[in-house]
Amino acid sequence: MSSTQNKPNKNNKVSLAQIAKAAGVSKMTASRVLRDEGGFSESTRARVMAEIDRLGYVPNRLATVFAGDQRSTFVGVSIPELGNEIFAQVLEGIDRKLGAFGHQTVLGMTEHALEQEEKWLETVLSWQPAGLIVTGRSHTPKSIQLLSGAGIPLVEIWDFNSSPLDMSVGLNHFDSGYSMGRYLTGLGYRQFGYVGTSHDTANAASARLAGYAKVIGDSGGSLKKQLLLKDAPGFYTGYYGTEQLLAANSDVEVIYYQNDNMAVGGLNYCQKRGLSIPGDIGIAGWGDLPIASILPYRLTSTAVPHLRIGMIAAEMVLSQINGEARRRSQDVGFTLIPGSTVRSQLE
Amino acid sequence: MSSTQNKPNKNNKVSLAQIAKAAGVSKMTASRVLRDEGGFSESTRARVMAEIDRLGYVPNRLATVFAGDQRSTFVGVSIPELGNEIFAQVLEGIDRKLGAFGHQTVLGMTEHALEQEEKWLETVLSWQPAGLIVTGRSHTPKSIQLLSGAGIPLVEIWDFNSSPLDMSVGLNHFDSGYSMGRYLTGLGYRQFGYVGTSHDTANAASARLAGYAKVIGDSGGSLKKQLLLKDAPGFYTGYYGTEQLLAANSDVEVIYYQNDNMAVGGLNYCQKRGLSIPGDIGIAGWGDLPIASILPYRLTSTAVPHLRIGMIAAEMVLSQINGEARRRSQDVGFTLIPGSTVRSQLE
DNA sequence: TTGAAAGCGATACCAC
DNA sequence: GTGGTATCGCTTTCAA
Repeated sequence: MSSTQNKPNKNNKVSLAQIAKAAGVSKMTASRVLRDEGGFSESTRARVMAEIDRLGYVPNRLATVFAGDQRSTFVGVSIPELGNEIFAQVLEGIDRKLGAFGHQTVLGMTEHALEQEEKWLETVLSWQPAGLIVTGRSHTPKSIQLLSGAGIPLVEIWDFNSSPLDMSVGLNHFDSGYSMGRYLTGLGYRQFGYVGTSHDTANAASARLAGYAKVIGDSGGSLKKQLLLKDAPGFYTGYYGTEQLLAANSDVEVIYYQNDNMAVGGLNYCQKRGLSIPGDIGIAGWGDLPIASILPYRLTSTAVPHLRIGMIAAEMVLSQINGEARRRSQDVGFTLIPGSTVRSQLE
Repeated sequence: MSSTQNKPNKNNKVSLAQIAKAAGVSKMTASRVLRDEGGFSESTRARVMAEIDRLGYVPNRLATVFAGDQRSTFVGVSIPELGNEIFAQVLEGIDRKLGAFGHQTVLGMTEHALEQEEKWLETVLSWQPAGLIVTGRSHTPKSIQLLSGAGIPLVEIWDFNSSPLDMSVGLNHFDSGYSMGRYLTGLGYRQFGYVGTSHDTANAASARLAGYAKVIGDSGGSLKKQLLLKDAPGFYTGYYGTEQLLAANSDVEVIYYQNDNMAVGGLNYCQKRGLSIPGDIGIAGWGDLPIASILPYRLTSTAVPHLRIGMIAAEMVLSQINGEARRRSQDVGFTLIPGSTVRSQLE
């Protein structure tokens, strides 16, 4: 039984060959019609299209990619977690842009574990993706090897990286923590606290903490306590983290949080305790998250273009796929928001 | 040039044939070692593995699937939006479970548009996914045709559906809106408001609104205003939606929101305006979202197991793939949370 | 405008 | 234990 057969394949799925047979043309002609490649008559086209409709043909893109030795239209995207709305937004930015250009996001949740990233990478690469977007700049040696050898567009996001493996878009988290620390020391604060969550690996949040700690040390202040909770960085974690921190360090004057949601949790804890803000204690968050827009006061924070990071990353991958010139690395920066949850002037 | 060649392919990627050649065995033997299938000596195994490592071989799963005429390990997952943390959590539940069993999530954001779902479906099906999880129970005719003909496990989530196309897990949103409405009418409320967001299509939120409206009508109350904003259902939308609603309907006694985040936005607007809660106005949300855990009072709401819906959906797909018995449809239910942002007794 | 044949990278099947 | 050969569904290439 040779080329132009009409028996169904093992999956009982309609194949191009069956379409061709039914339309009375060769596989090649049917293939040309399908790709609208030209080189066929209108009547042929009509016949083939009719059969496609009638038989409910769904092309097997696996075979297409395979035959052409091309890449798929997949783009692998790894992010640490979805529960964290910051990353959900970054992902939304990526998928919106990718989807608009006919690409599909293959998701990889690493849960902040480099080994999980490595495992995911191996799998996703075996599907011949057209590009890769990964969160963070640190990877296992094996991951780096895979990433470098893949020969496809790669963007490392979130942490800005001036010498990326391929491309990068993000911001300097150390600087962002440093700038908040400097702002707060400038207001006369001396006794500092930090509440965040801990993960196995060096990550962006710990870079912010490092910058914060650095400027505090340099200016003669004291970072009384850095609390790293083993929990998701959300409202409630901020709430009970603040409770813990204040229970043991009642002299802390201001607390910096891993993000705004945790800060709002802390804020509410303080209010419940009857502490005045910023009179008794200062509160600073990070990320300028949606919740900040409805508080009765402006939360001291750092604004970051989450969605934009995702969109830019997707654009970088897409333009690289299309062989256009691209920017290797882009720093989207950050904006410190003074707010009213810390002192407004030097005391 | 026959079977055991060693020239690199067009993508400059290492193939099994090259590994085999380098190790001095046939492709088949190399393939067996790779799959740890048995039927080779330890020394052969060692030689092949060494070459795999040395050459940095990454298998081409496209070819594997193709050759075996199997399905891929992809599972297509469509959700309306990621910015909405409810769906982000559902997706997290799905991907965690799927990832643990060696499957990959191929994302599809439909932005609440049925046509976008249809377009995505066509694409994702061409990649021979092992299963499909889609949000919602309404689809275009073409989508239904594709879904029915796909011959792979399919779960419709979010809206519980007693006669799904294949399988379903979710809850009855109409009932959930009805139960809240009944609770509120039972407390003596008569003038009702609703604040949500609008989307083109019939969706779960509008089913809740319908249930709410139904019970209000039946009990002789009045749904003064149902405000459907063209915006994402977040904190700020709830805030300004409440402002709009109250400006035109000052006699409304209680407002039901599309979700807790919007309710908290409304709550903050009321507080800013100096309205007492629940004295001057009652507030009810939906979803029991994280923010509710840190408020100084319990938000009246409806608790729903978001993450669990995702996990169950993934489990349904997985067990179906593995040919195990499965449940066709599962109603995860909901729990009304009385809270303290509405009257506590009949007035 | 059309078609026949070769081949993409792996696996199934059968022979040795 | 090991290897040859056919094959998956499609595109590339070349010829008509």
